[in-house]
Amino acid sequence: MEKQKFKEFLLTKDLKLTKERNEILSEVLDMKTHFDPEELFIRLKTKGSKVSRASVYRTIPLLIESGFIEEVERIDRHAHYERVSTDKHHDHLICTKCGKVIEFYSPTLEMLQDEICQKEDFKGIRHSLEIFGYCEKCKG
Amino acid sequence: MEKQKFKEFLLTKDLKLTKERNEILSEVLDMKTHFDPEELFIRLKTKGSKVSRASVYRTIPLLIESGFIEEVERIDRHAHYERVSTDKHHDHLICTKCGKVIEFYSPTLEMLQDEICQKEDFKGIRHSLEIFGYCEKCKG
DNA sequence: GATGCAATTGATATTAATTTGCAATAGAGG
DNA sequence: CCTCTATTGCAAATTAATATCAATTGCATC
Repeated sequence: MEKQKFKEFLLTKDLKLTKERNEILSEVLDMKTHFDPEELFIRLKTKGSKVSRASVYRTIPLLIESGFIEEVERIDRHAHYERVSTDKHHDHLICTKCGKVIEFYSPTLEMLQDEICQKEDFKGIRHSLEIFGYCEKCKG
Repeated sequence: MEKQKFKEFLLTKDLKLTKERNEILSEVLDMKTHFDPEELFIRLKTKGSKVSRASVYRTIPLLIESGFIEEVERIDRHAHYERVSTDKHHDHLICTKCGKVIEFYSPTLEMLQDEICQKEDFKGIRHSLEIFGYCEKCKG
């Protein structure tokens, strides 16, 4: 289970799965779309949690390092994260007019990563492709 | 010539090619690698320019809009830009250990953008692919 | 070259996101 | 229960970037 995975990760770093970190993880696991730290904090608050903003900010790097979330973009001076999908990696189409984000998966791209890395003598771990342009509504 | 291109762009927006904007453009054209606003500001300073940080920040969006530079990444909470190469678009391999950035160009990827956009009913303008991993020195 | 006026500038204050210092608290192991 | 760190919340600090504003400049027109 996810909780266990996080706990184990924390142990390897001599850290503890505290109530706060636990609450933050739960909330993140619930998150269906992209989110930013403030949003996460507000959600926790409204659910009655007492975690501080500082703890949210402090926990995010841990969640990234343990593979639960990743930073997907920077909009308007603040970071956005998303739950790393358990099933499949995906990339993003971003509408520069309305801000809409469309997710897509391309097997060709996945293969391409390996190909490029081999040519450049690089050990690729992950990638992020963002295609900017206009969505169906905005491309008018 | 580049200067002229920028001047024309500015004219379309009722803006002027001032000494400051001119100096900033020159410096940017000289830039061989990635840079951030502070770096750009320091370089201008050391060359005796009197431009203010504010002007640097104010000019960057103009240089982006006129196609001279583009934002390539966010490292450590601040934006990095690079000169848009006159010849060819490229993407990046980023070593997460030492920070080295390798540029590459993949025609397959360029075609892939069109393919993906068509499928998703999106009008793609540009893209940015970052592959994270370890460079030849760090992959040990 | 002087004049008028909007665009531009530098200096400084401001904002917003994120980080950090610190005293108080809480868990794990004895 | 006791000790020892890790952890927390709060508030202050930091940082990149933006906005304010009075003074200046560029340029078209006289």
